[in-house]
Amino acid sequence: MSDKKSYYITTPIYYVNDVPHIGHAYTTLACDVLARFKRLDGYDVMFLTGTDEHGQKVEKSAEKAGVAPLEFCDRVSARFQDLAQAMNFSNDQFIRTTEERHKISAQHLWNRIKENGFIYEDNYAGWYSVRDEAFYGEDELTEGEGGSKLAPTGAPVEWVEEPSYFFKLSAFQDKLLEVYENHPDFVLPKSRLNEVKSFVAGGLQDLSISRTTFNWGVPVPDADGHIMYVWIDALTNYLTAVDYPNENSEKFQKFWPANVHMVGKDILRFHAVYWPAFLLAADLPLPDRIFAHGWWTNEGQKISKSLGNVIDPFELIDTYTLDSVRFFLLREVPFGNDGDFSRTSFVNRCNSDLSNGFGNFAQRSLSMIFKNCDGKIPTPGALSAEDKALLTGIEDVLPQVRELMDKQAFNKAFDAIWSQVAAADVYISAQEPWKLRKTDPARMETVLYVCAEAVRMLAILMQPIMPESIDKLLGQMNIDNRGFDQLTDAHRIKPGADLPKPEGVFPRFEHATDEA
RNA sequence: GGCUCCUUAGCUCAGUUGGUUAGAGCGGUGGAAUCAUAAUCCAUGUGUCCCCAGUUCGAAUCUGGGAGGAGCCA
Repeated sequence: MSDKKSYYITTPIYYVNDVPHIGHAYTTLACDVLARFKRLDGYDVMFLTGTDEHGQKVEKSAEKAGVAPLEFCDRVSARFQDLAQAMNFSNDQFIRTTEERHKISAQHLWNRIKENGFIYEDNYAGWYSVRDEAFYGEDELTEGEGGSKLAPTGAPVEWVEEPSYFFKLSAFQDKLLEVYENHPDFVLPKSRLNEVKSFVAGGLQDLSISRTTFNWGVPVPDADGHIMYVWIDALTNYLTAVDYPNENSEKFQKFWPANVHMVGKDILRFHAVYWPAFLLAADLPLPDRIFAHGWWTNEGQKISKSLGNVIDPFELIDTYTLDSVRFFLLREVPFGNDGDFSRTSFVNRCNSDLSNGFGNFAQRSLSMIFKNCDGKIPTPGALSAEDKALLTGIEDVLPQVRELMDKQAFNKAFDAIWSQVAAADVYISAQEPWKLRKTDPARMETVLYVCAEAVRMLAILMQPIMPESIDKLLGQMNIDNRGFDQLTDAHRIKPGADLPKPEGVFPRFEHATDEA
């Protein structure tokens, strides 16, 4: 491992009871783009995703399927690994909570918190829903058919009474509020931080963190029959992946604490309240940032299994090509907001930004070079003010994008890049190399050189979001060095380099003609 | 029920600590060009800045009230 700066980013681990859908793809995509960006920007990156495989629900699902729990997990976890493959995710690890290393890690964390006096044994009594894996207060319940009790979610609940270990969450209220106060970017977007603050300010109750009614999980150390309950097990994966409990390991030293835990807004509380409390209780440093992103609707409608409008990422890729999907998901909506997935806006966005925008600029530039410069990158003369303005405009975009990416403002970052695509189109229109061909071939070569250079730099900037397409494009241009350190005039594209007949890399999409 | 946030052009949204003619992208309309994936470029917006009242020399921007919507909590 080098002494480069480090960047550790995580997705939540996905619950194996679920089938991969657009939401999973979205969360991991955001992390993938950040991970790729940081690698290109010279960081050592640890990008982690994986599956959460414990719990009563999994145990029951396995039973229903007639297989052992682990076999069930193997099967479903594989679907998430397939998704990572299909989406071209560049995760460095895929962790599973059923791994032995994780058991060791979770138990060690437990012991450490216990030694510090934040775990105690008591009895738990209350209404519990297996389906939701959550406890409910009496006043939250509604009356169902035949007098049965139902959770607010409509799930059946049962009265549960059992011994349980508790985490002294209540002891961390002030410390947590202090964290939020001193690190205003600890939770983004800001509106989510406000929610978290008010939740914590409203008072914290101790958490039941073990169960005795099922077996599929990490056993509580020295406590027969107790299994760690949900979050303390799951969240610890972020530590496991960097070698915890071996705090002296190179990985741990380099990557902990994490820079960003990416989460969906539904699990923000666990990451922004429970997780830092666990870490504080174990004397471990806190991550820099929890980012809670929004949800997608489908053609304006809330997505739900019962409505049958779940968006299948595999199908999407099939229909629209991978990089278009990647691009749309992060370009269309301010990250953090909810967004609507509509076929019309998808086609509009991809056609105008990719096919008509960057794709067309690249194609017209390279094509003119191919036809008019012997299939080689031309040799430029002295650069005019316009030439320089375009190139420095693109160079200047990197620091802007860097800053925006550090705030997970994907949509603004791409905005900044695409404003330079527009500048490039304005440039070529003004320079009119197709006229220069007859009037001033030398100047034409300079203009086309500048265009090729613009394509090179823009493409390098776009790698994180569309790795496959850009790889093809840069491949056509024979550009081998693709890091962000190449975005200076010291690394201009080489005159005389071969340029084969260019092929467009961004397909144009047709609007669906009619609703079915 | 409590708390927080939102409501700006046809659509999606920007609008910094209140200050001159309120912006962008997309779409629409007109024109130019023809190298390019019929792509591109130029021009083009008389918007009740949700409503009402107030503070101020001056408010989309602050205060109060109201309407509609969202989120978190109970």
